[in-house]
Amino acid sequence: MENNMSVSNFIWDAIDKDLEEKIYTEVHTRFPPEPNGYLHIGHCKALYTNFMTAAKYNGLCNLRFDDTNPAKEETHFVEGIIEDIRWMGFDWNGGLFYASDQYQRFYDIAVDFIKRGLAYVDELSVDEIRTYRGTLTEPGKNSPYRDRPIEENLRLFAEMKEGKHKEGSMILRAKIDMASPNINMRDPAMYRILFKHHHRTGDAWCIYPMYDFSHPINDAFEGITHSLCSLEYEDHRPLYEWFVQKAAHMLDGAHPRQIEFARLNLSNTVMSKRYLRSLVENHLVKGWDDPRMPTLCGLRRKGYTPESIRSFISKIGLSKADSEVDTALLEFCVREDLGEKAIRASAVLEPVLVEFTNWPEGKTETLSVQNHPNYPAMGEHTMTIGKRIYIEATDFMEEPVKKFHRMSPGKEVRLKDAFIVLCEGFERDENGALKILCSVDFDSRSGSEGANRKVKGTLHWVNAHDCLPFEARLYEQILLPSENEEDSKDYIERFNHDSLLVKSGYMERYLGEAKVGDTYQFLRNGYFCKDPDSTEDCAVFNRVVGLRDTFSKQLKQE
RNA sequence: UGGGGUGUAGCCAAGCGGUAAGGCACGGGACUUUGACUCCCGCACUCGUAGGUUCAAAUCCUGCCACCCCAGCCA
Repeated sequence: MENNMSVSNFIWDAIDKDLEEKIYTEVHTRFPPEPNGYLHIGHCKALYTNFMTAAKYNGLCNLRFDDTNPAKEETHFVEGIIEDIRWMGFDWNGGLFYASDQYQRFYDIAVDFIKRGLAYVDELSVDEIRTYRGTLTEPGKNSPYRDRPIEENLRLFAEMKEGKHKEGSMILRAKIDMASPNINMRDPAMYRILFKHHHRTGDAWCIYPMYDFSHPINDAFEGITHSLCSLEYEDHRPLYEWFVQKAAHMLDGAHPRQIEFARLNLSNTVMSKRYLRSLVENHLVKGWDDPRMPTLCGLRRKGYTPESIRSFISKIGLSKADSEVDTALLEFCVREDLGEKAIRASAVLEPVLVEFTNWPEGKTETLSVQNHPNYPAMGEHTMTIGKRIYIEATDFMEEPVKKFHRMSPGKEVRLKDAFIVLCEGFERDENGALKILCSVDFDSRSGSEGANRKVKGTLHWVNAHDCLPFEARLYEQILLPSENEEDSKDYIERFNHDSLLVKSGYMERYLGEAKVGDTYQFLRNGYFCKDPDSTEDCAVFNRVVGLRDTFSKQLKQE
């Protein structure tokens, strides 16, 4: 697997130093998703960072489900996440873990904390706790329950576990410092009561550990050396270290280190689960795997390759600066990958009929076309051509604009892999349907001696006599640029209702062999991936990404 | 106004006291039976800003400014 993440980054520098100073003798990381939703492209940065860091140091990386909140987690999310990570090509060589497998050990440590006066059961209400916590600028004050006797704490905590107390009636808190300028240190919650069915432990527990307590302890249990996470946990690091240090005697010498990096933001892309969910629930998209979604299942369905996503993550680098990466880079990466791999084929999205005036009715010729212009080893396939073909409506102009070297009356163009044709005119039937008339220069047939004659334009086409109908789904950005700062977060308002464009076209017969998930380059149109919505009668293709198009860019400028 | 972070080109990002890598985007050109691909060329006299130290500063020091995160019994 490639490992060309920017040659240097601050995390690897830090690890190099740790290794040099013998603070660690090996590197062990972990990817810890909460199974409460689908993975999206933003998660890939954390995925890549943790897995590739382990790989760089010949270390291990664990996959750990951080399932400590039964209210939000579901089994099908763990299945989906596993599928996505496998698809991305990452291997949890350190093993598969669940925080929920450690509930008893977390509990034992909590009891030990109580015994040592490091934790207490608080009966303040949620509102009272908020008040007692103080504010960003004012210190908090101690709970009246803070100094209750150890025996009482032990008894109450045991009762919490036994289900003798209501949800919200009491929590277990770490006893740290209510006056700390870091709010996370103001006696954070360690355990809360939750009478919820857990997707793995069922009803065995009714108290569940909080992230701040379980995460560092879990890292230690798994022998994680470097716990790589995103920037918002920076403030939690002192707490992370506090738990590791205070529980040291029960952690077998493990002393994981947390290092934070900036998460991925993509221009015009919503990454938050809440808004992704709102798009699904408001039926603005067809589901979590709608090709417009930034979820991995959405990108996969659209036709993105795991290689292109990995290449993208490797190119964006790793730092602590808040950033927003241009989606143009992601598109570049998928073009780069598919450009190498995709078989070229012909499909016309907006068909217009062309009839050859000097072609005998009923005559058919068979042509051989390369699957890839740069790689002859990828083979060839055949196309047929008859008296009538379809070309792209946008490839014809009655009155051409300047620099237009496609088809227009009186001009010659090459039909790719076939002949040069001269446009002699066009006619419209009573319904206004266009028919273009061309004469064929039979001496210019591809592969023959006359094939070297140069004309300015080359068009793709399909044989009207044997082509197959198909549906093309073209996608645009799901979010419109925000009009102003205030509205920028109103993702429903910013939803691009023209983000899906459906066209009915014709594709060459060869494409009838395509299987769901296969991706081709439709000549001059872009990369297209066959969608599961396809039927026997009509294939459906998603456009992964268009080709670079300097001509239409030019037109827009003028 | 408390604490924790971050500022290098339109967007990312290297740089770690010796005179601004690389990628994307953009512009120009060559090639072309995909206006694709590929290939050339161009694109920061300056690193948020103002001072200071030094023969030498994006790198060290000081002040200021801007932006992000934190007051869940979410992760």
